[in-house]
Amino acid sequence: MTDSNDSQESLLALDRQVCFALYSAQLAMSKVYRKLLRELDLTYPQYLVMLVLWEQDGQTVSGIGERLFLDSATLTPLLKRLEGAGLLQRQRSRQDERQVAVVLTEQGHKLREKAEAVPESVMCAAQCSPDELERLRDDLHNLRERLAS
Amino acid sequence: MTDSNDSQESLLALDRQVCFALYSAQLAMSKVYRKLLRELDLTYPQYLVMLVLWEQDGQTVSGIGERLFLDSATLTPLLKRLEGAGLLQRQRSRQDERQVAVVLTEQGHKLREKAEAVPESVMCAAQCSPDELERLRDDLHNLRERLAS
DNA sequence: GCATTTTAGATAGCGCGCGATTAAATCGCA
DNA sequence: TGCGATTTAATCGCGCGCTATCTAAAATGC
Repeated sequence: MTDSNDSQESLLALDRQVCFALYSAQLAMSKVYRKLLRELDLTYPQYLVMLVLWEQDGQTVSGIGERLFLDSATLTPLLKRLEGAGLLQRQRSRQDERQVAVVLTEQGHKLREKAEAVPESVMCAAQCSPDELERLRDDLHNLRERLAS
Repeated sequence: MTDSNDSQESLLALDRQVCFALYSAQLAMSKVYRKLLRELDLTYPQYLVMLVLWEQDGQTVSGIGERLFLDSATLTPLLKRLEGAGLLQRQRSRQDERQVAVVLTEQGHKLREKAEAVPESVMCAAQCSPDELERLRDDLHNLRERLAS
């Protein structure tokens, strides 16, 4: 036989790894969103930024970054694309010229209405009970916290 | 008040979303791996390919892809980098010239020893009981399956 | 037996995510 | 007050992950 039998016992076995399950679930999730968000002309990370801004408009780049666990190297070009799409404006703070406030445009606010339909479509695609999903969400928050410490 | 109070009730609320929990946990996981895998000179997706090949050597590109849920557009350049690093070779099958078999080199096989230490380090970083992790893994497999269908 | 269709892999281009560096503004403190 | 340290954002380069497209080889159909 090949080495495949041993491997099923090994800690290196692909299918036993939480991390691969996490990785591939995230890719699958991302595919579902890609399809849904095409109608809003957003990528998933862009959608996340919009969620943050719909919750609280006018945040700084680093403020958004803290919320999403992303840094300016990721956010700056992403925000520029959203600005290019007319959904927001980036404006340097006059008090502290280092900071850039990100402010939704009319169009950016308006997009929220379209976005309201997204979560339900995703939950539908997930085919899970709300309870299951909430438990999973809390487990994942927990895991993220521990991994980041 | 701002719109932030409403938002906590909304389905659009960031912190209520499973998908954001999934997304950010995956990023955190990836960061942990990046640090660990630096010693092996591998990225996380490269590490996954090596896991697949350690389980069963000589698979085709699409065989690896089915295992990892990735397609040739992602794998081809990744495999070329691994080939460039001397860990494997890509060779066209003589039976079916469309297929490319991916075969580990001596060095590729050898790297497995170093990799044996990785899973334990990750579990340590996760600070979870094996039971918790197994449950989470199964939930994620489940979710992936449902999302992909 | 030859055209059609299907399959395997490669290629180009785009948008993240991040490590590393740089530039500018502000802060802290002697 | 002056000047080094810190903070904030931007920039660059690289490796995914994907869509769309392409090429070549193999399978299919009549």
